[in-house]
Amino acid sequence: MDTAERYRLVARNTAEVVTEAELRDLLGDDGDSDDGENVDVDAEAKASGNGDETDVPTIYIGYAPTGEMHIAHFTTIRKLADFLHAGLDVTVLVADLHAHLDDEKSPFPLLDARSAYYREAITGMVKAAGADPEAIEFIQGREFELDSDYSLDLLRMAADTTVARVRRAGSEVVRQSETPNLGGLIYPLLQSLDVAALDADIAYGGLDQRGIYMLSREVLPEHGYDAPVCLFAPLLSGLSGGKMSASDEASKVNVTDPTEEVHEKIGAAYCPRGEIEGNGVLEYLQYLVFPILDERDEPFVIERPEQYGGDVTYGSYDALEADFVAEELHPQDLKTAAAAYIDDTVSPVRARFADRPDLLREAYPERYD
RNA sequence: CCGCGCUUAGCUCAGCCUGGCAGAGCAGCCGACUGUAGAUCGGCUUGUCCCCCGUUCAAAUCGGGGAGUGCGGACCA
Repeated sequence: MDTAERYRLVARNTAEVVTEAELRDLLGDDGDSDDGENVDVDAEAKASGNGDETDVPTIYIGYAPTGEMHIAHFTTIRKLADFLHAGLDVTVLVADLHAHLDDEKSPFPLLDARSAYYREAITGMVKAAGADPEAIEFIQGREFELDSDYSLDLLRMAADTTVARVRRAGSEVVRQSETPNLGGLIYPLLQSLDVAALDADIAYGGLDQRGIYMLSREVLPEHGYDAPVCLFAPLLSGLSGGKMSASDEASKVNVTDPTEEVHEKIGAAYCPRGEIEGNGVLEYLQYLVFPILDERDEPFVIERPEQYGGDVTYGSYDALEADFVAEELHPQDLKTAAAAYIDDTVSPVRARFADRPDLLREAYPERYD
């Protein structure tokens, strides 16, 4: 696979790359070893001891195990398949300490149970996206965030970072309050240090993470580490209009929602005729359903009464969007089909938990008792 | 350790001074209109007034005790 193709895969369906040049550099002919066309030469490089520029780039994403996983998580996890196919090393951090530091969104005693649930859910999503979960390195925050070197770096960073700076950095991620806890202020520094500790070349996350990773790019070099290349996923619109809110059930589909609920939520979704802006239903298709269909080489089929034009088949999201914008495709017909495909997409993950009800029960005892 | 504030619907809060049927906005739910949703219109629901004890014919309201939460003070060897 050539550099241009790798770049296309890595950057497609993202909101922003910081910076494109740096990413090209990273993916480019590092060492000009094009002749050995297989990307897996890193095994030799590592064996030979010199972890130099022939290393395969590592990309990482962190998930704080707080509430139940939803469709927005799934879209970012779907991208991991692209990264793997582009030959990147992929690390998934289950950021348990973050989940507690952010206003104690997860109670400390539940961190392990929720981490186990996240890991299982993520594994299921990676698999559903057509990639091999075994190829991903999972790590839990506590496994390295308590190391003495890490702690020392954290304290040294705390010494030269202002409260105003970390508040600004975390404003889109950390729960805001008039009386913020120290944990939420430490959070951006912790996350910055994660990049370094995990040896990640690329930090990947939703666009809401931008503030934090911009801080990382600023502060890591001052402490002897490389600034990460950043890759941001677009934030999905809420189904009830406006921004998606994880705490508003109607604004999102959870990966374990039953079929009936998926249909109800999509049916109730904000979806103005011909309008793309803020249209969650279309976004679900663009960022999740179509990439997975592409992977399987399957089309998107809409069954429609003859009265409204009969069945239609779309081979690409762009074609569907064009019809929708032209108002050749009515929201009602779109919704019915979308709900079925979304339900299909999510069903393998849901099935996993049907086999392991204990994971959800232990992670969210108050909801599943 | 000391002082002060706050706690009322899912959320933000009013009501407390001066005791008399527990309220508003937003959210939510249901209809109408749209071949979806939204917008709009019409309608509706929502309570351990933080807890306990007391005063009173009557307590969200007054008195005492307590809890939770937040703020401030004290200290500068």
